[in-house]
Amino acid sequence: MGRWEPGASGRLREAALALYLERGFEQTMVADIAERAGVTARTFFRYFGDKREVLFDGSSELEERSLAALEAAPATASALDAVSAALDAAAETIGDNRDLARARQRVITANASLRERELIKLTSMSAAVAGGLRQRGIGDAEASLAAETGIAVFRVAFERWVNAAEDRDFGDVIHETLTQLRTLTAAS
Amino acid sequence: MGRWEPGASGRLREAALALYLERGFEQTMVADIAERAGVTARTFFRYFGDKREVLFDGSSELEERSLAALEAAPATASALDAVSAALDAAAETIGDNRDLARARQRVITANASLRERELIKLTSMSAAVAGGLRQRGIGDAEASLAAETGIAVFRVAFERWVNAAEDRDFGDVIHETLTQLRTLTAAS
DNA sequence: CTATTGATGTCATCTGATGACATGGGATTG
DNA sequence: CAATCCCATGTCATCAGATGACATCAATAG
Repeated sequence: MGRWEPGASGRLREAALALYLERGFEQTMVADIAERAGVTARTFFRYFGDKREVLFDGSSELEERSLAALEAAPATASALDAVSAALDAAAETIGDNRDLARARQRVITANASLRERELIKLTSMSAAVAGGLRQRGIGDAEASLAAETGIAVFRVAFERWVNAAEDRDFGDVIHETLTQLRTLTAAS
Repeated sequence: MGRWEPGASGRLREAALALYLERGFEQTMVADIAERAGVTARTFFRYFGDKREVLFDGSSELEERSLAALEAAPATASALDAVSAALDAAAETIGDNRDLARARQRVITANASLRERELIKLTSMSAAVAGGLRQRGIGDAEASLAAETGIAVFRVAFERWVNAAEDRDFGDVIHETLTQLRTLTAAS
């Protein structure tokens, strides 16, 4: 391959997270990250579109797995049931390493522009889920509403799980949140 | 007051929206906006924190009015009812000029970084609504879930209203969406 | 051995953003 | 009326993020 140490993108990811944790996102310059990873800043931008994206690499994988679960749900499942299956898959993907999730989330929560990026990733996920629902024959309106609702549940559940004192299973927290949603909307 | 034509921030807002519509957001430089408004770029950044913020000025007013409606809701109202009242207020604030909303939305939808900014504004709104619900004695978990759900309804409803062929009342669309949500979550 | 390829470096440049300081017209005050 | 202050704005300098154009060099194919 190349003449340099392989795995540049991985090193950049690690270096970025470490530095963002040490000094904060804004206080970290791309040149610093690149230096720690043993490349130049120009190379950083070849791997990641911008300074924030380096923290959101896995999101496409998350989206793919969730979509796969959505498609695999039985045809008889309701819109919300299918969304629930997608959420389970998401939980399984993320739920393995809570420490990493927490570190990442600490960095993101501390910075507005990172929160922005996180939100748009979730929105992309929402759009994808809505598309998956439509392919299951669900109408446009119901599809987007169910997808948005699913994302809302995910957001709330993730925040609970990450900040929980005890070590809970992410999937359980999601189901609990979903149940709470049903209660909430049922009450008149 | 100053020695120059007053109303600089208003002129900057108008100039920005016009230019974003004409050439697109990224193709418009801050210096262009400033020039059209008769000030310098430095002045632009005195009024608006960044190039995107100029499109989101009214969001604080929207938040305030919605919060006021939330607080004004009867004490007996459920969490979702209170949220519904807040959404009504939001609809009333926005619903007057659909053309402006549509122009703004066209610009925002066309640009990823503007969509990011819009999302974080909605999240800020969500947090504020959750806070308002907590002040009504609703528990943390239920408050944030109800708020997030409300935002989801708002997003879906706004998108429908703005893109609708006919000229519908925004409040009506919101109620319709809310009803649909209840149906959705009720089905087992 | 030579050509090709692909990841990386180097250089130049643009734009967004921000701090420090200057300026001058209107408002205030004696 | 004149001295003075206030403050919105201008001017200047500088930095960091981002991107295009082109050079470079090791591995690998043929």
